[in-house]
Amino acid sequence: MNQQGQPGSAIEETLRVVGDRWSILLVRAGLRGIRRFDDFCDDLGIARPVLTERLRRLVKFGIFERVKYQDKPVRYEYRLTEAGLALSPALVALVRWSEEYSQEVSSETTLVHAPCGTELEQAFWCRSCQTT
Amino acid sequence: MNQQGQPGSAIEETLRVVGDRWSILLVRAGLRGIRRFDDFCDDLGIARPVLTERLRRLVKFGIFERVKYQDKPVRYEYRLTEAGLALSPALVALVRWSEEYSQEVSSETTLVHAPCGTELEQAFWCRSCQTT
DNA sequence: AGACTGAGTTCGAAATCCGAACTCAGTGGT
DNA sequence: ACCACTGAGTTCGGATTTCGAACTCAGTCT
Repeated sequence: MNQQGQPGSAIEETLRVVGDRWSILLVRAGLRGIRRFDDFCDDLGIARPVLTERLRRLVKFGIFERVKYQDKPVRYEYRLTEAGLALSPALVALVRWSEEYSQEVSSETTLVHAPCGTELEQAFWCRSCQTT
Repeated sequence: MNQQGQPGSAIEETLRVVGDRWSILLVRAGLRGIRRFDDFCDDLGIARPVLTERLRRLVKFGIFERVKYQDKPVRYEYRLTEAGLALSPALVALVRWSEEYSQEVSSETTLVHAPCGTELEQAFWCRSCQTT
């Protein structure tokens, strides 16, 4: 127990939520459209018990929400909340950094729209209105 | 060791360097002017053996540099490199986020499409094709 | 000499993480 | 009815990481 220093100075506060090896990767997966337990699992190679615990925590802190998407066998999926989406500037900053300073790698990671080749951006999409 | 998924997509790359509970806090301490071993220790409340290991790693990845600042008894301190300083935009983004969203558990976080009231879902949107 | 500094290292105990196998409800095929 | 399969977890024992506290080592100060 060591929070003697200051009273959770903003970043400490944030990192207490999102500062472990997986949470940011989970948010990123969420931004890429991943929502289901097994998909997070496969995509990140995270151990199942850890994924369970991590998602629960992120839900508790309002970054993901657990949504029932089917009734027959009850099934839930995890969606980013507004707060979760709001982490993307930080992710972008990290990507920028790695592109500029991280030795090695850099493999093209931009998403591209297959039919036309344009770089994809993210937006909200309302299915019922068919608009953003 | 599990990096089966993809070949270190930018963020994974970055998080492999900076994605643990302490590294970002160390960078922040560095930005606040802290340079000496014991000061990092006191400021963050990090355990000494972990601090040793973490600083060594951050030096290896070019984020800090270990600089001799005295000869009599040889003493070293740790300074942020250019690459280390370049992480500050990411830190700022995290601070912004925590200022806006961090306070305690969420409450209502579902996004709704104002015009029609339907819950919004996330999708990729290609501006040039006007499709998902 | 004896106390003190600063940057570490060594130690065993405690918390986390891991992969693999298991559960549980419901579905679909034969 | 029987069996395989899905998806979201849980349970296990073992491996890894983290912890705090105490120790080291070179050199300085009084």
